Amino acid sequence: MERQRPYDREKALDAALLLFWERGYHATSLKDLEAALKMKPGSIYAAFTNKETLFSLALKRYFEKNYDEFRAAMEQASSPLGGLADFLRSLGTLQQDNPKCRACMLVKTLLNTTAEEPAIASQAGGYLDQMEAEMAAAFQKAIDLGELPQTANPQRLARRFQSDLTSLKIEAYRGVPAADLMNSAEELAQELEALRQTL
Amino acid sequence: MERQRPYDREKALDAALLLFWERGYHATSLKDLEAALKMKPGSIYAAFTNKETLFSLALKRYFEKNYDEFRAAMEQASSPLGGLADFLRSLGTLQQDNPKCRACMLVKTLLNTTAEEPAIASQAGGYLDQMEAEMAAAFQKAIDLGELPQTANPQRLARRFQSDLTSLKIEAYRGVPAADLMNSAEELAQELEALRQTL
DNA sequence: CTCACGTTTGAGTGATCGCTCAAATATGAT
DNA sequence: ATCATATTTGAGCGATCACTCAAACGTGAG
Repeated sequence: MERQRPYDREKALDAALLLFWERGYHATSLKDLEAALKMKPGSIYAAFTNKETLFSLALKRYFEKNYDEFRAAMEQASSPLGGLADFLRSLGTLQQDNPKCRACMLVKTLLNTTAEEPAIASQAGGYLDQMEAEMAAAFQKAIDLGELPQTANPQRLARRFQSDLTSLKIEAYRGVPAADLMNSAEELAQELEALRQTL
Repeated sequence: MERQRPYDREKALDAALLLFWERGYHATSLKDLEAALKMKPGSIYAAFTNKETLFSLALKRYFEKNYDEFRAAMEQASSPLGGLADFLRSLGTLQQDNPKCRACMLVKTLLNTTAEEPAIASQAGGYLDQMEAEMAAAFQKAIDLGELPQTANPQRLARRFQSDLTSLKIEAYRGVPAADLMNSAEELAQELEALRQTL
């Protein structure tokens, strides 16, 4: 009998992430995970304690990737408001290339685990809060730079922004035509830029 | 041994609806359903064929209730735009009374069943489309009555409206304070009414 | 009352669930 | 080479899953 070489923790977590993202917590079985991670049950439990912990780690990884991606997009943007608008626009195109990357795993998890795994749900909720805080910070930056009026409410704008992201991802998830998705994204981006204060 | 009197199909479906709504398709077991419907497994299968069919019927029931509720709200409103705005406002209050009525079952189902039960997911998607069409009709009415400019796009407005509803329901689901929820709803309602065309 | 019919019953089906652990195997120090 | 240690292996655990069906039971016609 062959023996698998020691597992690569990052690769294993990425595989778990993809599977959990697509199928959700309850619909993903250990059998599925064994195949995806190319690990036997014993190894999985030695490495990740149990299914719930593995999911929790995968969710954390998902959050960190999204968080970093957002921060990177904001940093390389020419202006905060432009960066936020472009971030919306990017969701209009990215979808069809990667059929697996659909719908926000945080929202999906939140809706799927509240009743039975409250710990996971509150973890997802916490990550959503952190994303929102980061978005609010970007809006605050836009205000400080004079792109938005001083009276603008960054928290409120951030909440709306995240809700727009969620809606776009759900549209993509439902498989709307690529052109429609791009229109929706462009429309939201323009609404955002319309708030720009002419100095 | 006692024998249960013949089941009441509507009550049974309502009980199934509540349970499926709260826990989702995969996390709801036949044991749970037996308890909630007060029916033994044999009766459940005689009446509803199998778990998936039962879920499908419950989902249909959910949709019809929401659809009817929306139509009723529009009919008794003094104006289409005002009715739409008040519908948003109503989500700001209704939540804490009924702790079970949280998050849209259609969205929840869509996100939870795409990978494994595509038939159910597309059923949910179809219902979402029907809701959106009904909302677009309300916006069209507002245009026809001169509340909104002729150039307004009812489909676009409907999509935004539904996305706002979804966001509010998710906020409620996450358990934000009642006052915050009401603020969010009021804010969205006012944004909508700000579109009103002064004749 | 009697009995045929249709519904309800609930123990039990095989399959699959998350998970365990003693045995097998690789690795590193000597 | 040899052995101590660390890791992987995979058959199999009890529990639970969705689901079945022969027997028990209520109901209504005669």
